[in-house]
Amino acid sequence: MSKLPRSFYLGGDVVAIARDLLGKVLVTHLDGRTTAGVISETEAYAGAGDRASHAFDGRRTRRNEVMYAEGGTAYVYLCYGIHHLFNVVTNSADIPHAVLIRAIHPLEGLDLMRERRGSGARLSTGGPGTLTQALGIRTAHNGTDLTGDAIHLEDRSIVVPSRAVISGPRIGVDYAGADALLPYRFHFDPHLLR
DNA sequence: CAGCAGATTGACT
DNA sequence: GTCAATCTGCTGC
Repeated sequence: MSKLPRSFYLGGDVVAIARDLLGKVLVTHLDGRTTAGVISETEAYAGAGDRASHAFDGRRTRRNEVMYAEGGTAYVYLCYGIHHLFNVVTNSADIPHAVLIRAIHPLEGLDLMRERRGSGARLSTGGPGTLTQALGIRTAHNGTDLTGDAIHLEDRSIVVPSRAVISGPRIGVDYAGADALLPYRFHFDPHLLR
């Protein structure tokens, strides 16, 4: 198991990076406690030319400012006023590419994940808002350096075969016109991991 | 400054 | 299937 280096995040093809993130392991190390899961669903957001992106047409606000940071930075924002969504910023500084992590398969710290999700709740990490809750990721972590310890990604040599990868249009971006149809979403059935 | 819609989820009819 | 929860940013008065 090795932490993904800065160079992984600096590539120019955010769609290819979104595909490559399938099978990588997202790890959080918060308050001395560790939780981790295999990334099983991602979406690419391709910068200023992408109508579905917060950074479309060069938009720059307090919320999305960190999208313009160098690749390997966490972009965490609040969706619908409730859900914390976690993105991996990619490419060089000032190019606002990002990959939204939409689902993980739990690997480590399952009890803590259940605790964070709340008593009575069955452990679910199959949505962009539920996985951040399980991993303890909040808007306070916006701007976190992903080559550091608190939040990072690892390559544990989990291979997701091409034939297992399903690509298709992104979820919930109907407002984006033709860009809503781009096949920028990638996922696979985590069941294949067992 | 009011109104509205959004990269969503879970509870309820 | 419907709907509330409730923060950010955009549009229009």
